[in-house]
Amino acid sequence: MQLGKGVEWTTHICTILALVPEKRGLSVDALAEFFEVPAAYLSKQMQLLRRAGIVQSVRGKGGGYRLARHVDAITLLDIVAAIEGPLPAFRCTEIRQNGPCGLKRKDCKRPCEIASAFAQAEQTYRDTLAAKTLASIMQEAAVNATPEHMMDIAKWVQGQLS
Amino acid sequence: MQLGKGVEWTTHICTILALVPEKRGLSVDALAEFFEVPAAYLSKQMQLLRRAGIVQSVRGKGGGYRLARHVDAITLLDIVAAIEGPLPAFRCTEIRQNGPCGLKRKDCKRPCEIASAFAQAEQTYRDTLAAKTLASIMQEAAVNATPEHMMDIAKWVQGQLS
DNA sequence: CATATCCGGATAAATTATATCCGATTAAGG
DNA sequence: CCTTAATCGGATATAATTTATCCGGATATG
Repeated sequence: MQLGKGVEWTTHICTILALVPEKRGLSVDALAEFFEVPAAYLSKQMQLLRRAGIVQSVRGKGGGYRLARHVDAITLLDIVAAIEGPLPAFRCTEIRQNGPCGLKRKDCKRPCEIASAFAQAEQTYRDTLAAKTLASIMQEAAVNATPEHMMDIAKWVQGQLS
Repeated sequence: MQLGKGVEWTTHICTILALVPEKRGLSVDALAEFFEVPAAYLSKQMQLLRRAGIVQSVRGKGGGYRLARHVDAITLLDIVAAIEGPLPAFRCTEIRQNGPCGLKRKDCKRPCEIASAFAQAEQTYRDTLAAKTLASIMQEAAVNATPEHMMDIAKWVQGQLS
């Protein structure tokens, strides 16, 4: 059970995009360089974020990506759902309907107890991620980081704005 | 982010193995037939359960698998860990150390705030699964199932014991 | 000794994750 | 109007993982 790399990449990237001024954007190439990840593949992940309404894209010269919502309104769950999709990790294939003692379809109105248990566990997982906003992550990071490092990042962002 | 089919299969199978009398076992072929899953592959999953100490195997004629512990002492987390392995779903590749503003190794003693947030969410997931024992699952199932269906299963198990 | 069963390794097929490329589109600026 | 820079979307390729099969070896039964 593994999350794709895109989740890690785009979460970090959102914390950088949060530093971009209104009406400006950062290009995929710039972001890929910042984290040393493959630009072409990152582009795909950013498109997923855009379709989920987490970031906005601006085409053409001087364009790029920026956050579509305030950092308070973006949670880790939003990002995971955008990149990984809405499917649950546990896939119930209804094997209780198989074999010599298989149940009939009509006797399966209630969800399988095993599937329910996993669904419940995944719900607690999602709840925890939903409680973590980009704002809260950045606040934690700001507390732990050195002022020099934060200034380095701010300067780099400024330098990328064409 | 998907769990393997083996998790679903082996969890259901454990609920069946719980009905097997002391010193007896059910063969992989019988279990595979019961749920209509591929026997050869199921055999691999059962070996994972055995290495995790969840089931015992008995070789030779009349052998098979049975639970190694009481149903109160087997949790869904035990099964997931056995089949999927102990790796966390979120893989932190430390991309904060990459690129023009990358941190030095020595400045990375604290875990990355993003990785921490995901680790925390996964912990709630595991905690929930750890609270679900095989006993509790079977009790729920017994409440919801018809007496006829439970008897069908009990009879099938009896019929398999050589 | 014949049979049934798990064990472990090798291998293959199917699916998913990762990654690249390119033509189309869009916008900025000379 | 033209060039440049940038995303978009589709097609494609590669790598990794999951799913699945097979077989020789070990082991226990009767």
